[in-house]
Amino acid sequence: MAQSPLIAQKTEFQRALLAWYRVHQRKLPWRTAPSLYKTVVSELMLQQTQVKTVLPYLARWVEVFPNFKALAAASEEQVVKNWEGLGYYTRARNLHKLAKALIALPAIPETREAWMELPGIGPYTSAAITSISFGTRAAVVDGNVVRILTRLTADATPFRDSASASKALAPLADALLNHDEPGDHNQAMMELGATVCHRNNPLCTICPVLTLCSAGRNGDPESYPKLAAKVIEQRSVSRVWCVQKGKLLLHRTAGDARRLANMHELPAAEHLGLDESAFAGPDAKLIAKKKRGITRFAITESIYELPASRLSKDSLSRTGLVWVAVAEIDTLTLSGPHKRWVSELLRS
DNA sequence: AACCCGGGGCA
DNA sequence: TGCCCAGGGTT
Repeated sequence: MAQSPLIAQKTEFQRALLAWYRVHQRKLPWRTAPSLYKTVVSELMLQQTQVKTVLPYLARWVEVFPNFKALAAASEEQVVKNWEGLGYYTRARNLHKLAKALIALPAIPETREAWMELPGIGPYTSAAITSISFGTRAAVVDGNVVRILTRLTADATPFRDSASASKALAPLADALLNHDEPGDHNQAMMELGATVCHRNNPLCTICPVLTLCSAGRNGDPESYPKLAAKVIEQRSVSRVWCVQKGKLLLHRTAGDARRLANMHELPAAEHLGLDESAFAGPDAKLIAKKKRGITRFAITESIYELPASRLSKDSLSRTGLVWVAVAEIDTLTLSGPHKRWVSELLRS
């Protein structure tokens, strides 16, 4: 890598990138009126989530929880409720824990290593927060940077996944980092990836570093990075729709569960101790068939309407089951898909 | 290193 | 429908 022509033109690259960023950066809330708090909240929200999706959540979040102290003082229920619909809810719990940890410290840490110790903060987020807020010389490597770096150098290495690509490209990202403006350099890299160096149809004609880009000059930028195709596994789940006396039966996942802790969904067959035969009878009616995807799973959820009389006392006494008045459902936290499906089924 | 997290948007 | 997105945690 030391012999990379790109490294030899490092200064030219940095200047062109930063000059472009000064002019063309989008006005985003964490840039317009920056603060450590907004930077941290936005970075956690932006993990695996696009800018456009984050914007309304961030705006509401800083209204409800204006600073670390307010966030630390909030209940976990309130914190997760305000994350409802963003997905990957562990991020919300981690942000809550982080706020509590931070206000308990004698001083706000300013090193990447110290931030790495905090919940929800890994290699990317620690570099982003410390470079932007404290000028720490740490290069970020996210999906945008992977795309830019592999195109700049026409790096045809086949990567198993984006995590291994990030790790492999970290040295190059570090070597290119502008030590005078690490925060802006990092943001400029990501901004270039988000607005010019698109995955498909990259706008090479307006790219500030086209002359330094191997793939761009070769005319095949779209062929980078070379990532292995993800293997998707099909799964299916049966859910129960049961309304009695104006109340809907829901399942609340345990607070220490690995997935969807303290969140509500329509009860799955297993939550009621039912097997597939329970849905074969004449009083079970398939009322919806829905699909959801997460990471490597494509899940089909079949929702069966079942009369309450069909459920045994033993089934209904299982832990996590709750009867919720239809009017009260909005006060609970549901997973994004179930929030939509329940509201859809209640209307019909 | 591999797997999990059970989201959401977009072409 | 397939693929990507300002990833991190666990084993």
